[in-house]
Amino acid sequence: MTDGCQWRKYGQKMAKGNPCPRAYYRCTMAAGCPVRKQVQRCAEDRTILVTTYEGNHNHPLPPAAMAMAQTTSSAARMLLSGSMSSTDGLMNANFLTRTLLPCSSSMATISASAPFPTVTLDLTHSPNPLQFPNHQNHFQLPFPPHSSSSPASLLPQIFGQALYNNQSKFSGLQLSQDADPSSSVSAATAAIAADPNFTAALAAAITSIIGGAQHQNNNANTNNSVANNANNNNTNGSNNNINTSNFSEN
DNA sequence: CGGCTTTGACCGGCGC
DNA sequence: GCGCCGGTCAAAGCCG
Repeated sequence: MTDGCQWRKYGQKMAKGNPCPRAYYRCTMAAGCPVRKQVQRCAEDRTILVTTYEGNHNHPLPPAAMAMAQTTSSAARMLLSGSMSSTDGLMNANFLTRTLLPCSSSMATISASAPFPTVTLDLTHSPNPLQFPNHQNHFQLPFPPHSSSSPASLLPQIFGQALYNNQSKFSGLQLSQDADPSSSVSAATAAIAADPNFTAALAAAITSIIGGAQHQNNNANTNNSVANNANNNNTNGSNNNINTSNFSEN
């Protein structure tokens, strides 16, 4: 996954309970940058990548990385502000998958697997805007297609603010583009259902997205930026040297 | 040759 | 104290 930063791998370990190794990366955009990230594939569905960021960048960020960071962080912040029972969380998780998946263009889920919030992006079928710049429906949803008030356009924005609000950690789930969408979705759903905190947070996030849609409509253009990064399969940061930054730490 | 990945060793925290 | 486990280090190898 390319998220805008240049990363250097410094370790890999087999995690207990997960057949897939966990890789450790450090930001190499600037000397002494303390930001690290962990990347691990989901044990239930290896097409899902779980990325955890920690620390603050100590250097300026390219615009693309800023967009990515904003996209992922704001969702996390929303998770922290919501509250809902696990039952409701499951219901909302189902709502989310039913709402987003039938479109088959893309999907984004948000959750907070305690103690750290988690953002899930399913962009399996979302076209790469770098390759298909004319595609605008990265987040097709059965909502009124108001460019800036639909949940689809909100998702990136929701992601886009938590990084600026002292989020201790941020995690992201991402599906590989070559993934089978149905299996990936089922695995993701299973993961959500298995973790009450996860579901509760997810539900809260979705509720916030929908309920707050009319209140947030100031940066619809981050949508494409997010899709850009999330769908960029470059493995060596060749995507314009973009940076992800402002991940805060405790 | 420089930068990166790989991979086994090492270290510290934690539970028993 | 001991073992397990997650995270980091660093040497070796790979690649452009």
